[in-house]
Amino acid sequence: MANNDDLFKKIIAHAKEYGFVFQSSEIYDGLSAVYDYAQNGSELKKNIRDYWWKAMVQMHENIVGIDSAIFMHPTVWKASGHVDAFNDPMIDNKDSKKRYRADVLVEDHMAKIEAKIDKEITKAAKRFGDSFDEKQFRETNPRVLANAEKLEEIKNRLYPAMDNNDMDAIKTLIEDLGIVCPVSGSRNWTEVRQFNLMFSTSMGSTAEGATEIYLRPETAQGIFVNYLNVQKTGRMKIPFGIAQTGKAFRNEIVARQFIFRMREFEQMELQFFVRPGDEKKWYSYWKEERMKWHLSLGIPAEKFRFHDHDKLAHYANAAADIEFDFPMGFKELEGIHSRTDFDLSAHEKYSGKKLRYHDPELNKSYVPYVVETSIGLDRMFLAVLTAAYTDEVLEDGSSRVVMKLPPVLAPYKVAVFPLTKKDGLPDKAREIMDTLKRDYMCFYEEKDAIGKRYRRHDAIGTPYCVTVDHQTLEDNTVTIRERDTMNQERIAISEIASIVGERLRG
RNA sequence: GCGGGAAUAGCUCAGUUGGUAGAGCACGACCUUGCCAAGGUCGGGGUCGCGGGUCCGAGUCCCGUUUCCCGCUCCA
Repeated sequence: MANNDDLFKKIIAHAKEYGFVFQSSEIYDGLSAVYDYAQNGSELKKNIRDYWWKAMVQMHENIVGIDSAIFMHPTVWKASGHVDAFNDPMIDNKDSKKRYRADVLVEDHMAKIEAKIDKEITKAAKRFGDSFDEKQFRETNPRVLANAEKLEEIKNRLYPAMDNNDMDAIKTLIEDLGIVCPVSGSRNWTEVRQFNLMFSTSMGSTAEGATEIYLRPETAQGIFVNYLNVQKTGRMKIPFGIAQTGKAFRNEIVARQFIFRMREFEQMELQFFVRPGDEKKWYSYWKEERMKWHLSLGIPAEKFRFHDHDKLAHYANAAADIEFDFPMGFKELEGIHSRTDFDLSAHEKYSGKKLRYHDPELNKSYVPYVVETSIGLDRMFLAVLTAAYTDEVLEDGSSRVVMKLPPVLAPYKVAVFPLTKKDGLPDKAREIMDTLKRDYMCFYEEKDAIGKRYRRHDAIGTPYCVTVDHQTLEDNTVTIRERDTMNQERIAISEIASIVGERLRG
Protein backbone atom coordinates (compact mmCIF):
# COMPACT_ATOMS: atom_id res chain seq x y z
CA MET A 1 0.00 0.00 0.00
CA ALA A 2 2.86 2.35 0.79
CA ASN A 3 4.12 1.81 -2.72
CA ASN A 4 0.76 2.65 -4.18
CA ASP A 5 0.40 5.78 -2.06
CA ASP A 6 3.77 6.76 -3.33
CA LEU A 7 2.71 6.10 -6.92
CA PHE A 8 -0.44 8.18 -6.44
CA LYS A 9 1.62 11.09 -5.09
CA LYS A 10 4.00 10.83 -8.01
CA ILE A 11 1.15 10.86 -10.51
CA ILE A 12 -0.41 13.90 -8.84
CA ALA A 13 2.92 15.72 -8.80
CA HIS A 14 3.60 14.77 -12.42
CA ALA A 15 0.14 15.94 -13.45
CA LYS A 16 0.91 19.35 -12.02
CA GLU A 17 4.51 19.67 -13.11
CA TYR A 18 3.80 18.80 -16.73
CA GLY A 19 0.67 20.87 -17.16
CA PHE A 20 -2.11 18.29 -16.92
CA VAL A 21 -4.06 19.26 -13.79
CA PHE A 22 -3.89 22.27 -11.47
CA GLN A 23 -5.82 22.90 -8.33
CA SER A 24 -8.57 25.43 -8.84
CA SER A 25 -7.84 28.98 -7.62
CA GLU A 26 -4.46 27.86 -6.38
CA ILE A 27 -3.19 31.40 -5.71
CA TYR A 28 -6.04 31.76 -3.21
CA ASP A 29 -5.08 28.51 -1.41
CA GLY A 30 -7.28 26.46 -3.69
CA LEU A 31 -10.89 25.37 -3.50
CA SER A 32 -11.52 22.01 -1.92
CA ALA A 33 -12.01 19.17 -4.40
CA VAL A 34 -12.10 21.42 -7.47
CA TYR A 35 -9.45 21.13 -10.17
CA ASP A 36 -8.60 22.76 -13.48
CA TYR A 37 -7.32 20.99 -16.56
CA ALA A 38 -4.17 22.62 -17.85
CA GLN A 39 -2.66 22.95 -21.32
CA ASN A 40 -1.85 19.26 -21.74
CA GLY A 41 -4.64 17.93 -19.54
CA SER A 42 -7.37 19.69 -21.48
CA GLU A 43 -6.09 18.10 -24.71
CA LEU A 44 -5.98 14.67 -23.11
CA LYS A 45 -9.45 15.11 -21.65
CA LYS A 46 -10.84 16.29 -24.98
CA ASN A 47 -9.27 13.31 -26.74
CA ILE A 48 -10.84 10.88 -24.26
CA ARG A 49 -14.21 12.54 -24.80
CA ASP A 50 -13.80 12.43 -28.58
CA TYR A 51 -12.74 8.79 -28.48
CA TRP A 52 -15.85 7.93 -26.48
CA TRP A 53 -18.11 10.00 -28.70
CA LYS A 54 -16.76 8.39 -31.81
CA ALA A 55 -17.24 4.88 -30.40
CA MET A 56 -20.77 5.60 -29.20
CA VAL A 57 -22.30 8.04 -31.67
CA GLN A 58 -20.29 7.88 -34.87
CA MET A 59 -20.04 4.08 -34.86
CA HIS A 60 -23.70 3.38 -34.03
CA GLU A 61 -26.33 4.39 -36.56
CA ASN A 62 -29.05 4.16 -33.92
CA ILE A 63 -27.34 6.46 -31.40
CA VAL A 64 -27.43 10.24 -31.59
CA GLY A 65 -25.94 12.87 -29.31
CA ILE A 66 -27.37 15.88 -27.55
CA ASP A 67 -26.04 18.64 -25.33
CA SER A 68 -28.64 19.63 -22.77
CA ALA A 69 -28.41 22.57 -20.36
CA ILE A 70 -27.03 22.31 -16.85
CA PHE A 71 -30.04 24.24 -15.54
CA MET A 72 -33.30 22.32 -15.62
CA HIS A 73 -36.83 22.86 -14.38
CA PRO A 74 -36.91 22.23 -10.60
CA THR A 75 -39.63 19.60 -10.96
CA VAL A 76 -37.21 17.41 -12.92
CA TRP A 77 -35.37 16.71 -9.67
CA LYS A 78 -38.58 15.90 -7.83
CA ALA A 79 -39.47 13.38 -10.53
CA SER A 80 -36.00 11.87 -10.49
CA GLY A 81 -36.12 11.40 -6.73
CA HIS A 82 -33.10 13.61 -6.03
CA VAL A 83 -34.94 16.25 -4.00
CA ASP A 84 -36.54 13.84 -1.52
CA ALA A 85 -33.70 11.40 -1.21
CA PHE A 86 -31.09 13.95 -0.16
CA ASN A 87 -32.58 16.66 1.96
CA ASP A 88 -32.20 15.46 5.49
CA PRO A 89 -30.81 17.16 8.59
CA MET A 90 -27.96 14.99 9.89
CA ILE A 91 -26.11 14.97 13.20
CA ASP A 92 -23.02 13.01 14.27
CA ASN A 93 -22.17 11.66 17.66
CA LYS A 94 -18.51 12.48 18.25
CA ASP A 95 -17.92 9.48 20.51
CA SER A 96 -19.51 6.68 18.53
CA LYS A 97 -18.83 8.41 15.17
CA LYS A 98 -22.34 7.40 14.16
CA ARG A 99 -24.44 9.67 11.98
CA TYR A 100 -28.16 10.07 12.48
CA ARG A 101 -31.03 11.92 10.95
CA ALA A 102 -31.64 14.62 13.52
CA ASP A 103 -35.42 14.64 13.06
CA VAL A 104 -35.51 10.85 13.48
CA LEU A 105 -33.65 11.13 16.77
CA VAL A 106 -36.28 13.57 18.03
CA GLU A 107 -39.13 11.44 16.70
CA ASP A 108 -37.69 8.37 18.43
CA HIS A 109 -37.60 10.38 21.62
CA MET A 110 -41.26 11.34 21.10
CA ALA A 111 -42.13 7.69 20.56
CA LYS A 112 -40.64 6.91 23.97
CA ILE A 113 -42.85 9.52 25.61
CA GLU A 114 -45.88 8.11 23.82
CA ALA A 115 -44.93 4.67 25.07
CA LYS A 116 -44.95 6.05 28.63
CA ILE A 117 -48.47 7.38 28.14
CA ASP A 118 -49.61 4.06 26.71
CA LYS A 119 -48.13 2.29 29.68
CA GLU A 120 -50.11 4.49 32.11
CA ILE A 121 -53.28 3.85 30.14
CA THR A 122 -52.73 0.10 29.99
CA LYS A 123 -52.09 0.04 33.72
CA ALA A 124 -55.19 2.09 34.48
CA ALA A 125 -57.34 0.08 32.11
CA LYS A 126 -56.33 -3.08 33.95
CA ARG A 127 -57.10 -1.49 37.27
CA PHE A 128 -60.51 -0.01 36.37
CA GLY A 129 -61.69 -2.80 34.10
CA ASP A 130 -64.85 -2.16 32.09
CA SER A 131 -65.53 1.17 33.74
CA PHE A 132 -62.32 2.67 32.31
CA ASP A 133 -62.87 5.80 30.24
CA GLU A 134 -59.70 6.39 28.26
CA LYS A 135 -60.69 9.86 27.07
CA GLN A 136 -61.43 11.03 30.57
CA PHE A 137 -58.24 9.44 31.87
CA ARG A 138 -56.16 11.26 29.29
CA GLU A 139 -57.75 14.56 30.24
CA THR A 140 -57.35 14.18 33.98
CA ASN A 141 -54.36 11.98 34.88
CA PRO A 142 -51.52 14.32 35.85
CA ARG A 143 -48.72 12.09 34.56
CA VAL A 144 -50.40 11.60 31.21
CA LEU A 145 -51.17 15.30 30.97
CA ALA A 146 -47.56 16.23 31.71
CA ASN A 147 -46.26 13.90 29.06
CA ALA A 148 -48.85 15.01 26.53
CA GLU A 149 -47.82 18.58 27.17
CA LYS A 150 -44.18 17.64 26.66
CA LEU A 151 -45.08 15.98 23.34
CA GLU A 152 -47.01 19.02 22.25
CA GLU A 153 -44.07 21.28 23.06
CA ILE A 154 -41.63 19.09 21.11
CA LYS A 155 -43.95 19.05 18.09
CA ASN A 156 -44.28 22.82 18.25
CA ARG A 157 -40.53 23.15 18.16
CA LEU A 158 -39.55 20.35 15.74
CA TYR A 159 -41.94 20.88 12.87
CA PRO A 160 -41.50 24.64 12.46
CA ALA A 161 -37.75 24.13 12.68
CA MET A 162 -37.94 21.49 9.96
CA ASP A 163 -40.10 23.71 7.77
CA ASN A 164 -37.75 26.65 8.19
CA ASN A 165 -34.60 24.54 7.81
CA ASP A 166 -33.55 25.92 11.19
CA MET A 167 -30.70 23.54 12.05
CA ASP A 168 -29.69 25.40 15.22
CA ALA A 169 -33.20 25.04 16.65
CA ILE A 170 -33.11 21.28 16.06
CA LYS A 171 -29.71 21.05 17.74
CA THR A 172 -31.00 23.04 20.74
CA LEU A 173 -34.05 20.78 20.90
CA ILE A 174 -31.86 17.65 20.98
CA GLU A 175 -29.76 19.21 23.74
CA ASP A 176 -32.80 20.34 25.74
CA LEU A 177 -34.35 16.88 25.53
CA GLY A 178 -31.07 15.32 26.66
CA ILE A 179 -31.14 12.83 23.81
CA VAL A 180 -28.22 10.42 23.95
CA CYS A 181 -26.57 8.40 21.22
CA PRO A 182 -28.03 4.86 21.18
CA VAL A 183 -24.55 3.47 20.59
CA SER A 184 -22.20 5.49 22.79
CA GLY A 185 -24.80 6.79 25.23
CA SER A 186 -23.16 10.22 25.12
CA ARG A 187 -24.54 13.68 24.40
CA ASN A 188 -21.42 14.74 22.57
CA TRP A 189 -23.09 15.88 19.33
CA THR A 190 -21.87 17.84 16.34
CA GLU A 191 -23.94 20.65 14.85
CA VAL A 192 -26.99 19.61 12.85
CA ARG A 193 -26.24 19.94 9.17
CA GLN A 194 -28.40 19.84 6.13
CA PHE A 195 -27.01 17.33 3.68
CA ASN A 196 -28.22 18.28 0.27
CA LEU A 197 -26.14 16.76 -2.44
CA MET A 198 -27.42 19.21 -5.03
CA PHE A 199 -25.95 22.66 -5.52
CA SER A 200 -28.53 25.34 -5.91
CA THR A 201 -28.60 28.84 -7.25
CA SER A 202 -31.34 31.28 -8.05
CA MET A 203 -32.67 32.26 -11.42
CA GLY A 204 -34.12 35.71 -11.92
CA SER A 205 -32.33 39.00 -11.46
CA THR A 206 -34.44 40.37 -8.62
CA ALA A 207 -34.69 38.80 -5.20
CA GLU A 208 -38.50 38.70 -5.27
CA GLY A 209 -38.75 37.16 -8.71
CA ALA A 210 -36.03 34.58 -8.18
CA THR A 211 -36.64 30.84 -8.25
CA GLU A 212 -34.33 28.33 -6.65
CA ILE A 213 -32.90 26.01 -9.25
CA TYR A 214 -30.35 23.22 -9.02
CA LEU A 215 -27.16 22.50 -10.87
CA ARG A 216 -27.78 19.06 -12.32
CA PRO A 217 -26.39 16.22 -10.20
CA GLU A 218 -26.39 13.93 -13.24
CA THR A 219 -26.66 14.44 -16.98
CA ALA A 220 -29.13 11.58 -17.52
CA GLN A 221 -32.25 13.65 -16.84
CA GLY A 222 -31.41 15.98 -19.73
CA ILE A 223 -31.72 12.96 -22.00
CA PHE A 224 -34.95 11.67 -20.47
CA VAL A 225 -36.79 14.98 -20.78
CA ASN A 226 -35.69 15.24 -24.41
CA TYR A 227 -36.26 11.63 -25.34
CA LEU A 228 -39.53 12.13 -27.19
CA ASN A 229 -38.30 15.22 -29.05
CA VAL A 230 -35.26 13.30 -30.26
CA GLN A 231 -37.26 10.20 -31.11
CA LYS A 232 -39.74 12.17 -33.20
CA THR A 233 -37.44 14.65 -34.93
CA GLY A 234 -34.75 12.02 -35.51
CA ARG A 235 -37.36 9.40 -36.55
CA MET A 236 -35.60 6.99 -34.19
CA LYS A 237 -36.88 3.43 -33.90
CA ILE A 238 -36.50 1.38 -30.75
CA PRO A 239 -33.92 0.21 -29.85
CA PHE A 240 -32.07 3.52 -30.04
CA GLY A 241 -29.76 5.56 -27.87
CA ILE A 242 -29.09 9.15 -26.90
CA ALA A 243 -25.57 10.09 -25.81
CA GLN A 244 -24.37 13.12 -23.95
CA THR A 245 -21.25 14.44 -22.29
CA GLY A 246 -21.29 17.28 -19.82
CA LYS A 247 -20.69 18.69 -16.39
CA ALA A 248 -22.60 17.58 -13.31
CA PHE A 249 -22.34 18.82 -9.73
CA ARG A 250 -22.59 17.06 -6.40
CA ASN A 251 -22.02 18.52 -2.99
CA GLU A 252 -20.11 15.50 -1.74
CA ILE A 253 -19.74 15.23 2.01
CA VAL A 254 -16.22 13.98 1.59
CA ALA A 255 -14.68 14.82 -1.77
CA ARG A 256 -11.13 13.59 -2.06
CA GLN A 257 -8.51 11.56 -3.84
CA PHE A 258 -7.43 14.12 -6.40
CA ILE A 259 -9.75 14.16 -9.43
CA PHE A 260 -11.42 10.87 -8.47
CA ARG A 261 -14.21 12.50 -6.50
CA MET A 262 -14.78 16.14 -7.35
CA ARG A 263 -17.66 18.47 -6.68
CA GLU A 264 -17.77 19.52 -10.32
CA PHE A 265 -17.18 16.67 -12.74
CA GLU A 266 -17.95 15.52 -16.24
CA GLN A 267 -20.00 12.51 -17.24
CA MET A 268 -20.25 10.66 -20.53
CA GLU A 269 -23.58 8.90 -20.69
CA LEU A 270 -25.61 6.78 -23.02
CA GLN A 271 -29.28 6.18 -22.37
CA PHE A 272 -30.41 3.31 -24.57
CA PHE A 273 -34.18 2.90 -25.06
CA VAL A 274 -35.50 -0.63 -25.45
CA ARG A 275 -38.71 -2.64 -25.45
CA PRO A 276 -39.91 -3.66 -21.99
CA GLY A 277 -38.71 -7.21 -21.46
CA ASP A 278 -35.63 -6.75 -23.65
CA GLU A 279 -33.71 -4.75 -21.05
CA LYS A 280 -31.67 -7.62 -19.61
CA LYS A 281 -30.45 -8.60 -23.06
CA TRP A 282 -29.32 -5.04 -23.80
CA TYR A 283 -27.87 -4.67 -20.32
CA SER A 284 -25.57 -7.64 -21.04
CA TYR A 285 -24.78 -6.29 -24.48
CA TRP A 286 -23.68 -2.90 -23.16
CA LYS A 287 -21.67 -4.40 -20.32
CA GLU A 288 -19.57 -6.28 -22.85
CA GLU A 289 -19.49 -3.43 -25.34
CA ARG A 290 -18.20 -0.95 -22.79
CA MET A 291 -15.50 -3.31 -21.55
CA LYS A 292 -14.36 -3.74 -25.17
CA TRP A 293 -14.07 0.03 -25.45
CA HIS A 294 -11.72 0.18 -22.47
CA LEU A 295 -9.59 -2.66 -23.78
CA SER A 296 -9.40 -1.06 -27.22
CA LEU A 297 -7.15 1.60 -25.69
CA GLY A 298 -4.53 -1.04 -25.05
CA ILE A 299 -4.79 -0.83 -21.27
CA PRO A 300 -4.13 -4.32 -19.80
CA ALA A 301 -7.28 -6.35 -19.09
CA GLU A 302 -6.20 -7.14 -15.52
CA LYS A 303 -6.60 -3.43 -14.70
CA PHE A 304 -10.37 -3.80 -15.12
CA ARG A 305 -13.05 -5.87 -13.46
CA PHE A 306 -16.83 -5.98 -13.23
CA HIS A 307 -18.58 -5.48 -9.95
CA ASP A 308 -22.21 -6.59 -10.02
CA HIS A 309 -24.46 -4.79 -7.54
CA ASP A 310 -26.44 -6.83 -5.03
CA LYS A 311 -28.11 -3.82 -3.50
CA LEU A 312 -29.94 -2.00 -6.28
CA ALA A 313 -30.87 1.66 -6.42
CA HIS A 314 -34.55 2.59 -6.40
CA TYR A 315 -34.65 2.89 -10.18
CA ALA A 316 -32.71 -0.19 -11.31
CA ASN A 317 -33.39 -3.87 -11.85
CA ALA A 318 -29.76 -4.70 -12.66
CA ALA A 319 -26.53 -2.79 -12.19
CA ALA A 320 -22.80 -3.33 -12.53
CA ASP A 321 -19.69 -1.21 -12.30
CA ILE A 322 -16.60 -1.42 -14.39
CA GLU A 323 -13.86 -0.94 -11.82
CA PHE A 324 -10.32 0.16 -12.55
CA ASP A 325 -7.19 -0.60 -10.57
CA PHE A 326 -6.39 2.96 -9.44
CA PRO A 327 -3.37 3.62 -7.19
CA MET A 328 -5.79 3.51 -4.23
CA GLY A 329 -7.24 0.18 -5.36
CA PHE A 330 -10.09 -1.01 -7.55
CA LYS A 331 -12.71 1.74 -7.73
CA GLU A 332 -15.75 2.52 -9.83
CA LEU A 333 -14.94 3.96 -13.23
CA GLU A 334 -18.17 3.36 -15.12
CA GLY A 335 -21.67 2.18 -14.26
CA ILE A 336 -24.03 0.14 -16.41
CA HIS A 337 -27.59 0.25 -15.14
CA SER A 338 -30.86 -1.22 -16.25
CA ARG A 339 -33.05 1.69 -15.17
CA THR A 340 -36.38 0.14 -16.19
CA ASP A 341 -39.10 2.70 -17.01
CA PHE A 342 -38.60 4.43 -13.67
CA ASP A 343 -37.41 7.76 -15.05
CA LEU A 344 -39.72 8.14 -18.03
CA SER A 345 -42.75 7.04 -15.99
CA ALA A 346 -41.89 9.52 -13.27
CA HIS A 347 -41.63 12.31 -15.84
CA GLU A 348 -45.00 11.26 -17.29
CA LYS A 349 -46.51 11.56 -13.84
CA TYR A 350 -44.94 14.89 -12.88
CA SER A 351 -45.23 16.61 -16.25
CA GLY A 352 -48.62 15.20 -17.20
CA LYS A 353 -47.22 14.56 -20.70
CA LYS A 354 -47.35 11.19 -22.41
CA LEU A 355 -43.86 9.84 -23.02
CA ARG A 356 -44.96 6.74 -24.93
CA TYR A 357 -43.39 5.20 -27.97
CA HIS A 358 -45.61 3.65 -30.58
CA ASP A 359 -43.91 0.45 -31.69
CA PRO A 360 -44.98 -0.19 -35.30
CA GLU A 361 -43.86 -3.82 -35.21
CA LEU A 362 -45.87 -4.66 -32.11
CA ASN A 363 -48.54 -2.14 -32.99
CA LYS A 364 -48.74 -0.90 -29.44
CA SER A 365 -47.59 1.97 -27.26
CA TYR A 366 -45.41 1.71 -24.20
CA VAL A 367 -42.99 3.60 -22.00
CA PRO A 368 -39.57 2.33 -23.12
CA TYR A 369 -37.15 0.71 -20.71
CA VAL A 370 -33.73 2.26 -20.39
CA VAL A 371 -30.25 0.79 -20.20
CA GLU A 372 -27.65 3.33 -19.13
CA THR A 373 -23.89 3.43 -19.45
CA SER A 374 -22.37 6.23 -17.42
CA ILE A 375 -18.65 6.90 -17.18
CA GLY A 376 -16.86 9.64 -15.27
CA LEU A 377 -14.63 11.48 -17.73
CA ASP A 378 -12.37 12.70 -14.93
CA ARG A 379 -12.06 9.18 -13.56
CA MET A 380 -11.22 7.91 -17.02
CA PHE A 381 -8.59 10.64 -17.23
CA LEU A 382 -7.11 9.43 -13.94
CA ALA A 383 -7.27 5.82 -15.12
CA VAL A 384 -5.43 6.73 -18.33
CA LEU A 385 -2.78 8.66 -16.39
CA THR A 386 -2.36 5.76 -13.97
CA ALA A 387 -1.98 3.20 -16.74
CA ALA A 388 0.42 5.44 -18.69
CA TYR A 389 2.74 6.58 -15.90
CA THR A 390 6.01 4.67 -16.18
CA ASP A 391 9.24 5.23 -14.29
CA GLU A 392 11.91 3.44 -16.33
CA VAL A 393 15.54 2.63 -15.71
CA LEU A 394 17.39 2.56 -19.01
CA GLU A 395 20.26 0.33 -20.07
CA ASP A 396 22.87 2.98 -19.31
CA GLY A 397 21.55 3.25 -15.75
CA SER A 398 19.82 6.59 -16.23
CA SER A 399 16.08 6.83 -15.69
CA ARG A 400 13.18 8.49 -17.41
CA VAL A 401 9.53 9.11 -16.65
CA VAL A 402 7.44 8.38 -19.69
CA MET A 403 3.71 8.67 -20.11
CA LYS A 404 2.85 5.70 -22.31
CA LEU A 405 -0.47 7.20 -23.33
CA PRO A 406 -2.48 5.53 -26.06
CA PRO A 407 -1.34 7.62 -29.08
CA VAL A 408 -4.93 8.48 -29.98
CA LEU A 409 -5.27 10.20 -26.58
CA ALA A 410 -1.87 11.92 -26.40
CA PRO A 411 -2.05 15.75 -26.18
CA TYR A 412 0.55 16.08 -28.94
CA LYS A 413 1.02 13.51 -31.67
CA VAL A 414 4.31 14.77 -33.09
CA ALA A 415 7.12 16.98 -31.83
CA VAL A 416 9.38 18.52 -34.46
CA PHE A 417 12.96 19.44 -33.54
CA PRO A 418 15.78 20.96 -35.53
CA LEU A 419 18.96 19.27 -34.34
CA THR A 420 20.62 22.67 -34.03
CA LYS A 421 19.47 26.27 -34.20
CA LYS A 422 21.77 27.00 -37.10
CA ASP A 423 22.41 26.17 -40.73
CA GLY A 424 18.78 26.66 -41.73
CA LEU A 425 17.61 23.61 -39.78
CA PRO A 426 14.89 25.57 -37.91
CA ASP A 427 13.46 26.79 -41.22
CA LYS A 428 13.27 23.26 -42.54
CA ALA A 429 11.71 22.02 -39.30
CA ARG A 430 9.11 24.80 -39.44
CA GLU A 431 8.27 23.75 -42.97
CA ILE A 432 7.61 20.18 -41.82
CA MET A 433 5.67 21.45 -38.84
CA ASP A 434 3.40 23.48 -41.13
CA THR A 435 2.50 20.47 -43.26
CA LEU A 436 1.68 18.33 -40.20
CA LYS A 437 -0.17 20.74 -37.96
CA ARG A 438 -3.26 20.86 -40.15
CA ASP A 439 -3.94 17.22 -39.21
CA TYR A 440 -2.19 16.66 -35.91
CA MET A 441 -1.45 18.51 -32.70
CA CYS A 442 2.25 19.23 -33.15
CA PHE A 443 4.90 20.76 -30.93
CA TYR A 444 7.87 22.70 -32.24
CA GLU A 445 10.93 23.09 -30.05
CA GLU A 446 14.52 24.13 -30.66
CA LYS A 447 15.78 24.95 -27.20
CA ASP A 448 18.16 22.65 -25.29
CA ALA A 449 19.99 19.52 -26.31
CA ILE A 450 18.11 17.01 -28.36
CA GLY A 451 18.10 14.38 -25.60
CA LYS A 452 16.50 16.77 -23.18
CA ARG A 453 13.79 17.59 -25.68
CA TYR A 454 13.08 13.88 -26.14
CA ARG A 455 12.69 13.41 -22.40
CA ARG A 456 10.38 16.39 -22.07
CA HIS A 457 8.07 14.84 -24.63
CA ASP A 458 8.31 11.43 -22.94
CA ALA A 459 6.96 13.16 -19.86
CA ILE A 460 3.84 14.45 -21.61
CA GLY A 461 3.38 11.33 -23.73
CA THR A 462 4.09 12.57 -27.26
CA PRO A 463 4.31 9.34 -29.30
CA TYR A 464 6.64 10.62 -32.03
CA CYS A 465 9.55 13.02 -32.23
CA VAL A 466 10.82 14.06 -35.65
CA THR A 467 14.33 15.49 -35.84
CA VAL A 468 15.68 17.56 -38.70
CA ASP A 469 19.46 17.29 -39.21
CA HIS A 470 21.98 18.26 -41.84
CA GLN A 471 21.18 15.22 -43.94
CA THR A 472 17.58 16.44 -44.14
CA LEU A 473 18.73 19.40 -46.20
CA GLU A 474 20.39 17.06 -48.68
CA ASP A 475 17.86 14.26 -49.14
CA ASN A 476 14.60 15.28 -47.37
CA THR A 477 14.79 12.54 -44.79
CA VAL A 478 14.37 12.90 -41.04
CA THR A 479 14.76 10.66 -38.03
CA ILE A 480 11.55 9.65 -36.32
CA ARG A 481 11.84 8.48 -32.74
CA GLU A 482 9.22 6.31 -31.09
CA ARG A 483 8.36 7.18 -27.49
CA ASP A 484 8.07 3.75 -25.86
CA THR A 485 10.97 1.95 -27.55
CA MET A 486 13.16 5.04 -28.09
CA ASN A 487 13.98 3.51 -31.47
CA GLN A 488 14.91 5.85 -34.28
CA GLU A 489 14.39 5.35 -37.95
CA ARG A 490 15.33 7.46 -40.93
CA ILE A 491 12.36 8.11 -43.17
CA ALA A 492 11.35 10.49 -45.93
CA ILE A 493 9.51 13.65 -44.86
CA SER A 494 6.62 12.56 -47.06
CA GLU A 495 6.17 9.41 -44.97
CA ILE A 496 5.74 11.13 -41.58
CA ALA A 497 2.01 11.77 -41.83
CA SER A 498 1.14 8.24 -42.89
CA ILE A 499 3.28 6.63 -40.18
CA VAL A 500 1.72 8.79 -37.48
CA GLY A 501 -1.76 8.32 -38.90
CA GLU A 502 -1.35 4.55 -39.03
CA ARG A 503 -0.53 4.43 -35.35
CA LEU A 504 -3.49 6.63 -34.39
CA ARG A 505 -5.98 4.38 -36.15
CA GLY A 506 -4.43 1.66 -33.99
C1' G B 1 -17.50 14.90 10.13
C1' C B 2 -13.57 12.35 13.46
C1' G B 3 -8.36 10.91 13.78
C1' G B 4 -3.15 10.89 11.63
C1' G B 5 0.57 13.22 8.36
C1' A B 6 2.15 17.31 5.26
C1' A B 7 2.80 22.62 3.35
C1' U B 8 10.01 26.66 2.55
C1' A B 9 11.74 29.35 -5.22
C1' G B 10 8.09 26.67 -11.09
C1' C B 11 9.75 21.26 -9.25
C1' U B 12 12.44 18.05 -5.48
C1' C B 13 14.16 19.26 -0.95
C1' A B 14 17.95 21.25 3.10
C1' G B 15 17.66 24.77 6.97
C1' U B 16 21.43 22.76 13.89
C1' U B 17 19.70 24.50 20.97
C1' G B 18 14.92 30.34 17.97
C1' G B 19 19.59 34.95 15.39
C1' U B 20 16.73 37.54 9.86
C1' A B 21 16.71 31.74 3.93
C1' G B 22 20.01 27.96 0.68
C1' A B 23 21.12 23.74 -3.01
C1' G B 24 20.06 20.90 -7.38
C1' C B 25 16.93 20.93 -11.35
C1' A B 26 13.77 24.35 -14.02
C1' C B 27 13.43 29.58 -16.13
C1' G B 28 15.88 34.16 -19.11
C1' A B 29 20.39 36.10 -21.93
C1' C B 30 25.05 35.04 -24.15
C1' C B 31 29.17 31.63 -25.46
C1' U B 32 30.58 26.51 -26.62
C1' U B 33 28.20 21.98 -28.56
C1' G B 34 25.15 18.70 -31.54
C1' C B 35 20.82 12.19 -31.48
C1' C B 36 18.70 10.50 -25.71
C1' A B 37 17.85 15.02 -19.16
C1' A B 38 25.74 18.57 -22.04
C1' G B 39 29.52 22.59 -20.14
C1' G B 40 30.59 27.76 -18.91
C1' U B 41 29.39 33.03 -17.52
C1' C B 42 25.72 36.27 -15.90
C1' G B 43 20.69 37.04 -14.32
C1' G B 44 15.36 36.87 -12.53
C1' G B 45 12.50 34.46 -8.82
C1' G B 46 10.58 33.19 -1.80
C1' U B 47 6.55 38.67 3.24
C1' C B 48 8.91 30.15 4.53
C1' G B 49 0.19 28.27 3.07
C1' C B 50 -2.70 32.14 5.90
C1' G B 51 -3.94 34.69 10.75
C1' G B 52 -2.76 35.47 15.74
C1' G B 53 0.42 34.68 20.22
C1' U B 54 5.18 34.06 23.16
C1' C B 55 10.04 36.46 22.61
C1' C B 56 14.85 41.69 22.04
C1' G B 57 14.25 38.33 17.78
C1' A B 58 9.98 32.98 14.86
C1' G B 59 10.82 29.06 8.71
C1' U B 60 11.89 26.92 13.75
C1' C B 61 7.88 27.22 19.86
C1' C B 62 2.21 27.72 21.00
C1' C B 63 -3.05 28.47 19.28
C1' G B 64 -6.41 28.95 15.27
C1' U B 65 -7.35 28.38 10.11
C1' U B 66 -6.90 26.85 4.73
C1' U B 67 -5.42 23.18 1.30
C1' C B 68 -3.55 18.29 0.06
C1' C B 69 -2.62 12.94 1.21
C1' C B 70 -4.02 8.58 4.40
C1' G B 71 -7.54 5.71 7.77
C1' C B 72 -12.65 5.60 9.51
C1' U B 73 -17.46 7.42 7.91
C1' C B 74 -20.66 8.68 3.64
C1' C B 75 -21.70 7.93 -1.55
C1' A B 76 -28.97 7.70 -6.28
